[in-house]
Amino acid sequence: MTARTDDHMTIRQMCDAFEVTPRTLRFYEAKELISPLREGARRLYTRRDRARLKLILRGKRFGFSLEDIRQTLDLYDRQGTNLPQMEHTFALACERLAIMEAQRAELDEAIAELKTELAAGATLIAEVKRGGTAAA
Amino acid sequence: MTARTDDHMTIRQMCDAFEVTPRTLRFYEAKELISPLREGARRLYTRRDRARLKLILRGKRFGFSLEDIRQTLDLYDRQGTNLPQMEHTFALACERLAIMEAQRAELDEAIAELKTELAAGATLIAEVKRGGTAAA
DNA sequence: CGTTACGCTGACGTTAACGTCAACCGCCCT
DNA sequence: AGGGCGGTTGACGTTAACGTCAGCGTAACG
Repeated sequence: MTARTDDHMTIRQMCDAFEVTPRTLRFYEAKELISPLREGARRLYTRRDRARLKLILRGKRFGFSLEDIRQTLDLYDRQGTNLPQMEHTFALACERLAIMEAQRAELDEAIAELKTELAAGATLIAEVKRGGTAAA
Repeated sequence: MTARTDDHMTIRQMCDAFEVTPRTLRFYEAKELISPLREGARRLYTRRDRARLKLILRGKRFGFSLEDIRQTLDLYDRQGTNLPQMEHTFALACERLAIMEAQRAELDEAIAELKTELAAGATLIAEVKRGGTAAA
């Protein structure tokens, strides 16, 4: 029974939970995307690490690079007492939002096109099935 | 005046139109994503090539690999008189549609989260600006 | 008729994002 | 004491998606 002591998870528990390899987690750590605690040499992943990893994997699915993702991760856990820093972060987030909304618009368009194509395909298949190989 | 003879475009015209490099176009050709005509040795890109390139670039923005894209490009220009082939293509398109709709759902979620985060950030910035460094 | 510009074909280099492998450590079990 | 498991650190390999460079052809320009 691989229990989850307190709030921390081992690397293997993380791998099972997120379907990634240990190598991937260590790689992300090397790239400073996550920064788990240490119990001796072992890594211990906290709630924060899990939240970040979730965002990382999501970002990847949207086609962002790890570097892109790294820069936007800070948007989600502000530690800022620093005003100019906060404003910069805010501006960055706005840009990011604009990008994602544009992406959404394009995605909708692509989906619509594909649906059209699908409908045409279905019709065509039905015709072929009914009329054999004969074309009008 | 780089005219566009008939319907064909040179590689440079393509590059200017789509903001890609010649290398990229030749690379896509090597990967059999596009197949321009030849005038001697020179490549001539047709309307079909342009349509495909548009889909390719769009696919990339959604995070698909070129190989993924290559397989789905055939969905858009069917030449099928072959029924089993058509049905296979159809099935593939359905899967693709499901993936894209899932992606849209996730994108919507991500956008919502980011907006929440943005609102919180805006509030925080406003407070800091009003109250100085003092926290409640 | 030289040369400048565009295009073509290899061939090798590069970057991101990991995979793989070796060697090592600490812990638990028998 | 030995063995296995889980974890760690390098170090090198790999794949995708191009970039870059050399060498060649040819069409147009002055």
